[in-house]
Amino acid sequence: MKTRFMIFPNKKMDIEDLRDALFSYLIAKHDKGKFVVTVENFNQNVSETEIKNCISILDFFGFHYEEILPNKENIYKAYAEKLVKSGKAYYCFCTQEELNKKRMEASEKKISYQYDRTCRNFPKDEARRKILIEENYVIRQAMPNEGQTTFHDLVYGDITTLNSCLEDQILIKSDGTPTYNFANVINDTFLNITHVTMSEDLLTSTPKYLLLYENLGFSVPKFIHYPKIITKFENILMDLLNQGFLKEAILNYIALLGWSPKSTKEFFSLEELILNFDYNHINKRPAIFDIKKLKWFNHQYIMKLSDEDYLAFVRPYLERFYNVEDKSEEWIHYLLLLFKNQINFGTEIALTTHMFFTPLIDLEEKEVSNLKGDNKIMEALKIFKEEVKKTSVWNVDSIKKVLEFVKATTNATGKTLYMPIRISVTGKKQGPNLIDCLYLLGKEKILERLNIVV
RNA sequence: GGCCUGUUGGUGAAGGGGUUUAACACGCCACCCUCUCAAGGUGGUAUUCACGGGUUCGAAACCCGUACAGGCUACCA
Repeated sequence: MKTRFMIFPNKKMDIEDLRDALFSYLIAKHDKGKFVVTVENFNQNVSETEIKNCISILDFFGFHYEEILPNKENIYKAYAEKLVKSGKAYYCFCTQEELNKKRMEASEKKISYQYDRTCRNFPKDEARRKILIEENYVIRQAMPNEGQTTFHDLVYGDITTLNSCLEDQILIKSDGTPTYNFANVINDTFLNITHVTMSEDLLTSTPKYLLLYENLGFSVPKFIHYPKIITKFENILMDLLNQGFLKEAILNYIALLGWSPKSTKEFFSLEELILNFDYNHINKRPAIFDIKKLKWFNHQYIMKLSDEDYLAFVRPYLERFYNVEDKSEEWIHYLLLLFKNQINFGTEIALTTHMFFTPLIDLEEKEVSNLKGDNKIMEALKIFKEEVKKTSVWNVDSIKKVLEFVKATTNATGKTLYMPIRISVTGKKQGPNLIDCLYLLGKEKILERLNIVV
């Protein structure tokens, strides 16, 4: 068992590419087979750095692969010539202008256009003579005139196409380089790929692949087509990594886009995916990328992190937005851990911790007048303020004692005491445990903010 | 225009002729916990599988047609 993933260095790797790579990887590894990464460079020049960028993404997600760069040498033409000799391909001298014109005419008449095979029955001697005088030509595949072609796809089942619908596709372009479709067949054969995996949109091209394998005398690999992933946006993968989504969560989530496990288990590490993956359970219908579910997965993975790993993970996101130079390590850790089960992804830490860094809080006038309209509440807030002023040692225990004292002297209940304090000090009705918030805010900030209300 | 593929709830989906009054998960809603949020816990959430017909004792599952969606139809990949 051997599968291949092809990098397109001129295109940014996105979520669907990563999912395709993952599936191909899992199919091979589940069977203790080989996974090959290769680069689409047979008819264009690509820079080394672009290739490295793509490779680094695969490395980041933890794939183990064998990297093979296709041979730069043009071996493809020789195979095309071989097909010409056996009558399965032919030289074509039609110019692009001629073809475009025919295509335009057909589309105006709203009839389907396929290359009309003008050059197919061109005498071979005449063709050779034209090539000698350096006339431009391409090599086209000669499709069967009648009958039908059936191939078996491991996901989509038997697919049958009428041969009359198969176009005599170009194998070698006039500059001598191969087309993608042709190069793939040759490359995969040389790499001994047993299971050729590709996106569902190549389903209609696969009969042509099959005929090429057969006509070249190559052994035909198994075909596996993956369903598409529907997304509203582009460049999602980079965004996710930027926003602080964990690679484990991304991998886990995208594995479930187009595949479902036998059991109801839903959390999988890469190793567990290898054990459980079965291409028979790949879905045929396109999967919709749902950011809500990915957020939930990421949330779960964040909560499962050890405190140490969690701190290392979120801290850079905090520092991206706030200056923490004047804060103690203890304070920073306390703050970050307080939000461990609140954030869905890294940059969300900036939003949730905003109240600890901003000098002023936005207090709605309505809220202030609500508080001021209640004498009992104002009384409690005043006493609270006085007690905070008196406090010399600032820690969770001393804050607890202050609150207990206020509670006892004013007969305030939890709701009538905690909530007014929360609102006047954080500006929000919700947030983590109040005592922890007070501790992190510090005496000064609290008194400053209480001044607005009391 | 021709061809290929798909269609189960707001989302991912299980299920491939009868233990399906359609699993599981996200989301949503309610309640419990709780100063609030989050987390955690409990429960609710598709009279039914795009529609129409057929096969069958029996269909979400098999067959045909229609509709809708996506793809292919390049000297693009």
